[in-house]
Amino acid sequence: MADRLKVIAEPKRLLILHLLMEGVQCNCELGDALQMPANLISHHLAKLRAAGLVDAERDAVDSRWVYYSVNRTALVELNAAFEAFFDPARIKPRRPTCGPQALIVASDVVTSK
Amino acid sequence: MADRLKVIAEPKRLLILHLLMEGVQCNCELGDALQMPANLISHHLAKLRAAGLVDAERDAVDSRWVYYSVNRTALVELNAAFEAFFDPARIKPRRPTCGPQALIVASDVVTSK
DNA sequence: TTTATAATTCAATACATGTTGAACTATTTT
DNA sequence: AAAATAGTTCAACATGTATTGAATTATAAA
Repeated sequence: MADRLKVIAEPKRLLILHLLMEGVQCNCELGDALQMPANLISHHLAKLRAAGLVDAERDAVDSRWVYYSVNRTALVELNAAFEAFFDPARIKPRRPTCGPQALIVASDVVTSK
Repeated sequence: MADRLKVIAEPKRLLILHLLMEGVQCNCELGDALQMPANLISHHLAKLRAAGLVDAERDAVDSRWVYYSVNRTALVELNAAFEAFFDPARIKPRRPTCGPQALIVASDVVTSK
């Protein structure tokens, strides 16, 4: 979970992901939009690909060009995992096991209040 | 968005958040559970508090003790923001503006296909 | 009043990683 | 065959931040 979050917790990568969702695709276009050198885009795209969030596909006519796209399945899975972990309903009430509160609770048990 | 994600993208902080959701509360208890020194726990808790995800409250009887808890409102808001940004429905179809594909699309427009 | 406790703050270090520039690969064009 | 293009890979550097240990604060107990 932390690994996946780290990948998307980087500002530039978030922007790249955003642009990919908007339909932007190739390295050069991302570079123009984000004012970043191509090699840096490559670096971030590699991380996004390693995380399975982004797919790459070469052009059928001119294979020098690579088109990137967001992996919809991975995004769905990410959403599910995030929602499961950060679900507010998971918050349990206080369970004092140390400090003065723990003693009070313990005495309640003893006196059967 | 990236700032908030960075805070929760740290493994130890994720664990702390998890334990807080389970009802664990004070620094010492977290330290025992995670095998970490108290000052490090403090450091991570400070980041979580700065992000508004965690609240702190001193014991009424013995104010040396501090009880931490997850801010439910912040968690709800975080969930909403995450879902909005990473919503798979946001993924738009390809919009080729460079590369051979762009030329093909352009010629389609010209020939009114 | 002295000692112990819970927690924080501070300075220094270690480590991870984003950034930079150059070299490199593969393909297409001239 | 040579030059150009899209993209990647590599090594060095810069930066942020988690970690460590010691010092500090504030309160409670002896």
